[in-house]
Amino acid sequence: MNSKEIAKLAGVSRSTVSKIVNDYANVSDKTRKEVIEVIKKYGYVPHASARNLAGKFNKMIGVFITDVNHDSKKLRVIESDYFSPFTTAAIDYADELGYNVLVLVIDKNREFEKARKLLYNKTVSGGIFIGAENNVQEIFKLIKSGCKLVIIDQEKCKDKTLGKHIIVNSKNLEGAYNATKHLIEYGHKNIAHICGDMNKFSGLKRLEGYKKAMIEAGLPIENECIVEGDFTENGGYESAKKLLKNNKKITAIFASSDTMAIGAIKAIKEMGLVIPDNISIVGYDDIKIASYISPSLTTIRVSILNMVSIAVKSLVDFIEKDIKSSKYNTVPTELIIRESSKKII
Amino acid sequence: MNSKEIAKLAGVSRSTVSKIVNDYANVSDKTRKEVIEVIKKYGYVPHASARNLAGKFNKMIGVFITDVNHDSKKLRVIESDYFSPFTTAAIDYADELGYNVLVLVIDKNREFEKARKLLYNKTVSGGIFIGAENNVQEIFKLIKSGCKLVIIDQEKCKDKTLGKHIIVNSKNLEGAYNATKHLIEYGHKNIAHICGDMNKFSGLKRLEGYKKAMIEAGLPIENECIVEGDFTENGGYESAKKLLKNNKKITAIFASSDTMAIGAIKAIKEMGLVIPDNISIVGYDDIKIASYISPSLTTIRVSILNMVSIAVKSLVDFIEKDIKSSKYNTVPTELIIRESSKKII
DNA sequence: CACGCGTTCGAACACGTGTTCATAATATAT
DNA sequence: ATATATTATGAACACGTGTTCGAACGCGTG
Repeated sequence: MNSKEIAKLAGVSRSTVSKIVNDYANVSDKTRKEVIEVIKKYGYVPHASARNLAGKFNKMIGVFITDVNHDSKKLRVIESDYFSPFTTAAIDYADELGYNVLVLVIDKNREFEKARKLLYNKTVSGGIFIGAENNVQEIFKLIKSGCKLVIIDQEKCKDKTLGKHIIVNSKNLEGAYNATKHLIEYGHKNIAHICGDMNKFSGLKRLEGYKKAMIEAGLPIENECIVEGDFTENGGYESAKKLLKNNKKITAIFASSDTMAIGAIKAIKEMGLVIPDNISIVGYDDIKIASYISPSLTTIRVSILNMVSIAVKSLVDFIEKDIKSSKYNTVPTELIIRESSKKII
Repeated sequence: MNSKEIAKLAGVSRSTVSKIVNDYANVSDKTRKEVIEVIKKYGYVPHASARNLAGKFNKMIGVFITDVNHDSKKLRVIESDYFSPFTTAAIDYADELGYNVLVLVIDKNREFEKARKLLYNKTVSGGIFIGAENNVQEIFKLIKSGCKLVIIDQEKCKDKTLGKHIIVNSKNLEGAYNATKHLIEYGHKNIAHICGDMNKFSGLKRLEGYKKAMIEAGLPIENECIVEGDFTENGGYESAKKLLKNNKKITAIFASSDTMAIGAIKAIKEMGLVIPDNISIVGYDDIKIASYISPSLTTIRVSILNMVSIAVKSLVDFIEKDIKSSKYNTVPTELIIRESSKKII
């Protein structure tokens, strides 16, 4: 069933059908009604590709998730805590604006190349990259070649020759600062930090936030109190073991992600210590499990809804109306106090 | 950049470019190499819509999730436990076969109509429906009109006039039977059941499994021991309260989903009872939180990986090679024993 | 040289739509 | 009755590709 057949069946011309489908003027109410009747009767829907080809851009955006720790033979587990709400929210907001979402996971086995293809072959009219620290250079190339992109959690680019793009960040430094400050206000002095990947923007900024709070409070920043846990549960586990084995004075840990905090909790329990009586712990992200785990986790909530809403809306603006220049947005964080942190008496 | 320009730049004809892009014979190695060089240099990627329009079907499938309990203003929380691994796995498997995935969430606000459009306008070449009990009739219409679809957790259709389609189920009855039997083997006699939506296939089958195990063990099936909890956390919470208020003898509960079990656990704790000392509880699904919650939840694991793998592979077969007749698959379940169930002494 | 074969060309059509435009038919106002 | 505005037509072109086919080209072989 195509517009030609509909035109024939309705006894009008193809251009009239087109006008009706695309809501144009210069069609009498009578004709409009009659044609719509036929369209409904035969369940006619304009062919998406033909439409796209004929000039109308695709109402489809890509959500590109980089998942470095993913082994394609097993189902993602911890990683999906971030992925899931983000993607779900993106689908929701995109839908509100009449857009569809194509989700692509990029990992070691699935190369970045696929994202490029989807953008170049116009399957999607734009895309949102999340967790793409390792592909920044590739993304910049895409931007330079005119792709309409949003990057989540990425440092502002100083290169003025880079084309128009959109960046959405959460206030990583501020969040980490508040997490550490919370522990300081609870009377802790020996506060360790399990940090994330140092080649990731968020990992770096959160470390900075930790340091800032420590310095402000006049507390020493000791190298042996900072361990890198690469944002995985196992990384958190190993880091906590290392920290507590070497340093008996530690009374609190700030982990750069809830996932690592959960690993750390496991390690701490195994070592016979009690949370929060012996050790307080604060995470980051407020993933779902944070409130279900025992003890429930004090953490920094990143408003994914907020970030995604901004990301999708700006992207659609970019696609439909273009933007004058690059945009840089930040969204605030919030300290969520639960059972895993406790005042030192 | 299109094939015409590439042809010009490489000094060949457009048909030669096409042959190379589509891996056809009758092209000398020399020409092939030279043209590929130019293609790479200019980053040419054939326009997806043009290609699709010219006959080649789209390598894109839709994953349609029905989420009845979703309020579009808030982020899905509990619901995404099922959604997330399913979608992630679908993306993985589809990717392995060279397919992209378009995810659509259907709820009260987002009508089924959108799925129909995506199928009819050929945005996707086929689709997988999950949790679509309320839209079965609509789905059947799609199948009758020639759409290539997979339905997850849906009763086999007896209507022979229905077109070719694929159904993938987990063994709901068997799983529920094993869950109940597990409690019986642990010495429980007063076993209550919090069941899911009765208009959902899985809800019905799991209730049947519960009944079968009870009957087999010679235990009475009492109406006041069966409460409907509509698959939500709150439903589980309310159901448990109702059950335990009315019936003091109950020592075990089998909930038709982990989500409801989690709600029930909350209710039980609030009533001052201890799990598993006073009450044993078994869930269904083995969602991620089941192993993190305290006490960790005994449950029936549904191998989503397995189901999705079958769903995606059969769908791609259906799209590319067609199938002779409808297919009906079932995948086994597995009892995962954790802390929430205990032997009666 | 003649022949055959693999290679390449170039033109043409198809896919289904959007868009434009001169023209024609019809309705409305003067 | 005439002028004007509205509505509809049908043809034409564009979008970028796949596909097909007769013709031509270049090469080596007999």
